[in-house]
Formats: sequence, structure tokens, C-alpha cells
Amino acid sequence: MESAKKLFTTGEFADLCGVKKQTLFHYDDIGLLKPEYKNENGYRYYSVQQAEVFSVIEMLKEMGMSLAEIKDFLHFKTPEETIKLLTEKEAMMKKKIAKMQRTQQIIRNKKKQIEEALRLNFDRFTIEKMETEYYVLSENILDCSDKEFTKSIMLFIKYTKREELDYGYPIGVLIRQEQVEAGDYWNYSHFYMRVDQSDLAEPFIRKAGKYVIGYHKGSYLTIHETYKKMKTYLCEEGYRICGDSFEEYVIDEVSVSGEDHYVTKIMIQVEEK
Amino acid sequence: MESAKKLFTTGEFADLCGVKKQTLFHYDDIGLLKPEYKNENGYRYYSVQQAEVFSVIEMLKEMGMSLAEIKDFLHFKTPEETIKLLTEKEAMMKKKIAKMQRTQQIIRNKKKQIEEALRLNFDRFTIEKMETEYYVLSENILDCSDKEFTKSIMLFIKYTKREELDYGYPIGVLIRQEQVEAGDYWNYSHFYMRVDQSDLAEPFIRKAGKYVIGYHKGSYLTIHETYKKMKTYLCEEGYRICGDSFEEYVIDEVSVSGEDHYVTKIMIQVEEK
DNA sequence: ATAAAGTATTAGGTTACCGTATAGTCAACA
DNA sequence: TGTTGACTATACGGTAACCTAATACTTTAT
Repeated sequence: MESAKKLFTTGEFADLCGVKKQTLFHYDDIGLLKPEYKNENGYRYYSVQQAEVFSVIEMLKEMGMSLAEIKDFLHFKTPEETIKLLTEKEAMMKKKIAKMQRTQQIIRNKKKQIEEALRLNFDRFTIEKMETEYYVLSENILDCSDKEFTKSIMLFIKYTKREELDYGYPIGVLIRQEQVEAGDYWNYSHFYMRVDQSDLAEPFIRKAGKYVIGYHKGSYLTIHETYKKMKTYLCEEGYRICGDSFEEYVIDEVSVSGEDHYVTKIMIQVEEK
Repeated sequence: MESAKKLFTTGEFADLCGVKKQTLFHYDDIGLLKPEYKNENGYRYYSVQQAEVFSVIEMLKEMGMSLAEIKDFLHFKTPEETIKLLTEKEAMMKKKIAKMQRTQQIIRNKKKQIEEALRLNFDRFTIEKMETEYYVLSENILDCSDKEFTKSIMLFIKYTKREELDYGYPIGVLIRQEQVEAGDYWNYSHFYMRVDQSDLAEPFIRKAGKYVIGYHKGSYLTIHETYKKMKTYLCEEGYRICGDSFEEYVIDEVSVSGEDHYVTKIMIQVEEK
């Protein structure tokens, strides 16, 4: 094997490890990685074996251990302890990778959403055939007070976080057909979030069928105007509403600044008269 | 959609986002996420939309962006810019996942190595049939000076890092049959590292065949003793050396402290006399 | 012998927060 | 209406894991 007597200066060793000298000074200071040998003038000299140790330190650091924890481990190490720690970290790694893959999925979905929004003609309504989609719903919030509303959305968001149901789809609101017909557009019945079918035992199902799709630009306070136009459009085209309304922000604070640029997508199931 | 007029206090919002209030104070201070509204007494109030923004901030943070960079991005954001950034981050994410999977592989290999070492009987030599293995070699270091030796191992380690060939297998040294026979055990001809066959166009191949396998415990300075015993063993068993010697630390500074506990594995191809 | 290149130490700065102390505010119940 | 208890804000200090810069010394190469 490599000779222990062939040593590296701090600069060489730093280069070898791909870090700055300061990092090595720091590790020396805190006693994490002391040079094999220090001459009478305080010059540090490192061995090749220490490069191996350094790479282990880097690995453990990457896995979220603090330098103090790593130091503790390296101090009390035995082969058995090492295996135990590695087993632990291997499992952690698996979780982390899964989390990153989820984040990747979230990015993809968010991107798709914005790309779709960019391609839109906001001024036109369309009738489209839509496939079945699966949602998770919040508790009922019909006729609730501001306070209950705030609490409900909080619970719902925390629930989707806890259950890891958030894949980057927007939070939507469901407005019952009754409220839509009565023009009571701000009286939501539930919050919802789209999920994959497999994610839930009993998801809420938005039925496949024909939907009228429209986009509202600006504050939710003026959304009644869009609903009004939508109703006129349906009348002209010979359709009638036959289900609840689904509203989602497709462009919100995340990609633009200011309510005036928000875009809300409205989807309502319809049938021919 | 959710009403902008239903606001959260700092505490509620912090709870919703799963962070401490201090974090929100900090984000307010640096202008990263200012509350939608501040009352005359300085009380902060956040909107639901800001929860979405917060989760984007968290995501970008997770992907290694500093708060300053995130602030810049959020300030100049347009849907097009957002897509550009997300595309960038998606690619980065892919790389990161690949890196973590490699780290996972390194952990598995290191674990396997230590586990194997724990099951060993260091005092016995064995003759074993070994499969072909693939190695990457350093430049020739036969008869080189200490300085050249240090430089070579440095280059070799940096090379394996750069080319991402390090999968947690130890660095080994190759000693030519000639040197082994002459008892010149510290005159190595190359460093090597095991790789997967697929990793290299032209890997060095360690031939399949019968190998004598022995373990040396302690400093490399006393390794000649083990070689001597090994030669005696081969004589008794009716074998003779017919290839170079491969040495690897199977237990080193990473899992024990002090040279005395190091274990070196020695493998030499042999044939029956 | 001297200059260039490298090294150590010290002191202060950085980021993204966390903890604690002090003082002010809100909301709800009596 | 007053008071209590839970909440809020600000300020100041501290933390980890470094980085930068300044200064002074050492090594090495010529």
C-alpha cells in the first residue's frame, strides 16, 4: 500500500481533497482531522490515509451530519460502529433520494402548469372533454366564517404536507353548482388538491365528461364578471351547467407580481341542452 | 380561489410553513418575503398566496440557491423566467440525484468491504478461484522517488475523482511478480482502483484464476513477514507465484485508529507446480 | 544569497438562522 | 371595562462552517 512517510503539505492536501487550505486549518482547530505530523515551525503534513478519512468526512457531511457529530464518530469508531452508521446513512440516503425525486416531480408539474398558461387565449371559453381526475378534499367550508376559513385552509395545507400529497399541483376550490347558479361565487364548499390515483385509498373523483373551461385574469374579487360571460357563452352554445365549479390559480404570486396578473382557471361540467 | 383578505399572523404562518417565526422575521428583514400587510403596531399578516411563495423559496433553497439569489429571482420573475429557472433546476436535480445514488453505492461497497473483513481469519492463507475484475491504473511508479510517488498518487486520486470512478473501493497497489520474488515489496509498479466494466473503454484486467489470499495486520513496514509466511505456505501446498501482487487496505484509518489495526489484503495469482 | 512561492496566525466577515430578554398588543372572559 | 394570558415585535447576542485579507514567517529553487 501507500507509504505513510510520503506526506502532503496543506496546500497539496487541500488540492487533493478539492477544498481550500482554510478548511483544513478549521478541521485541525476543531480536532476533526489533525495532520499526521507538524514540524517545529507549525507546518502541517498529511498522509494519503488521511485523504480517505477526508472523503469519509465529506460523505458524512453530505448526509447532514455536523462536524462535531462526525468528530465523535471518528473518535469512537470500530468496524462494527462503522457498519452501523453506514447502514443508518444508507437508509437515510434512500429517503433523501425519494424526496428529491418528489421535488423533481413538483418542478415538472409546476413547469407544465406555467407552460400551459402561456399558450392560452384568456379571452376565449372552450368546451372540452376531460378525463377523470383524483382529488383530495378539505373539510366542508360552506357558509363558514373568515376565521373558520383560515383555519380550514391551514389544516388542509398542513395535511397535504404531512401526507406528502403535494406534487406541485395548485390548491383549488370547489364551488357547488347551487352557489354557481345563485351567483354566490365566493362561498366555496371545499379546498382540493390533485393527487395521483394511487396516493389515496378514497380520493374524491372529478368525473370524466364535458367541461366548459375559462380563464379569469386579475383579482378573485372580479371573478363574477367572468362567470357572467361564461354563462352567456354556454347559453349561446346550447349547454347547461350540470356540476360543481373547480377553480385553480394557474398563474399566481409564484410567477408574477401582483393580483392583477393572476390567472384563475375555471372548470364546470356541462351537458347539452 | 382563496380570499386574499383572510390573513395569518406570523405565528400561524410559521406553523403553516413548518418553520420558526424567526425565519419569517429574517425573510422580512432581508426583503425576501414581506408580509402582505403590516398594521400600525408592526404586526405582520400573511396571505395564503404567500404560503405558495414560501414553498417555492424552500424548494429553491433546497436546490442550493442562496436567499439573495432567490430574492433576485422573485423580484424579476415573469412566467418565462420562471420556466427557464425551473428547467435549469430540473437538470440540476437530475445531477444531484445521480450523485446521491453514487454515494449510496459507495456506502454499500464500503459496508461490504468492512463486513467481509470482520468475517475473516487473518492468520490463515487460502487459495481461491477469482473472477475477472476491472481496474483503472495510475502511471508507472516503479523505482520512483518519494516526490514522484507523492505526485503520482495525487494525480491518480484526482483523476478518479474527476472521472467519477470512485465507488468506494479502496485504492490498491500493484507489485510486479519480479519485485515480489526479489523481496522488494515496497517498490510498487502502479496504483489501481476497481471499476465497473462499463465505466472505462480500456480498463486494466485482472485475470480470472487461482489466487493466494492473505491478510496482513499492522503497518506496511512489517509486510515482508507476511509475504515470507505466504511463500512458505505456497511451497507446502505445491503452488508457485505466476503473476503480480495486488494489495488493498481492507481496514484503514476510516474504521479504526492507528496503523497497528490496519488490515491489508494481499492477492497473488498462483498455479500448481 | 536571494527571490518566488508557499505557510501559519490572527482578526474580522459571511449566511441563515436560533435563543433570550424586554416591552408592547390582542382578544376573550368576567 | 378591566384584566389576564397568549401572542407579537425588536434588539442583541450567538452558532456553524467556513472565507477573505493582512501580516509575518519558512521553504525551495535558482
